[in-house]
Amino acid sequence: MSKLPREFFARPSPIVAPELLGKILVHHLPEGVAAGRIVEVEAYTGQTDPGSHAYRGMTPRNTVMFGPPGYVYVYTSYGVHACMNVVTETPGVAGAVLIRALEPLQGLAIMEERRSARRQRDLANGPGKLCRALGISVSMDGTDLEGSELWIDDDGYRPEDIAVSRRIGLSQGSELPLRFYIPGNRFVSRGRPADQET
DNA sequence: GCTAGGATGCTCT
DNA sequence: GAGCATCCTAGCC
Repeated sequence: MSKLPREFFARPSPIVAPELLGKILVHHLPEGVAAGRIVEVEAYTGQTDPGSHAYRGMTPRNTVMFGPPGYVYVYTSYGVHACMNVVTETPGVAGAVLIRALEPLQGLAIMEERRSARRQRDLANGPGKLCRALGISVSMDGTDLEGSELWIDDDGYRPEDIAVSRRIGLSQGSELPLRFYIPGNRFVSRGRPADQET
């Protein structure tokens, strides 16, 4: 197990995103450790990306996206759900990778309690669900992945294959092939619209 | 097993 | 005041 260093994230989102597949998101909680393997992500490239929160420039909400890499950008979606991103690129250049789904590995009892989900498959197969399962809230917006209770580990696992598709749930920029996932993995979210393969 | 549609409240215009 | 980087339930096959 080795924690991903800041340099890993200091690159464009479309490069970082597929390399995050197979890595492990770990959160130390008061009641124990919760962790899961990343099986689905989406890249957001900032001010040139109409689907990105940073497209129209810096606002109080998206400030973290313009900061240094290796930090966490958490926002509230549909007023209810928290969604977690990892900040990429360099300071001054906005970029982030949205974590969309995890395969639960550790702390299953913790996740089940937080989610009150009946099936393991439903614990973290969506961006709002995984934040709920791992206890990630908007109060953690701006947290450093180095030097906090939240980080991403590399245990040497490499996906056999990586699939690319359009991003899910966007009204703008949805035509871009910036969603990456591990094909065949049971914990990948289905997504709403008929999901075009590449 | 699948799909459709409503809930919900924050963010920026 | 409009627009969401979503989730859950009900209802149907």
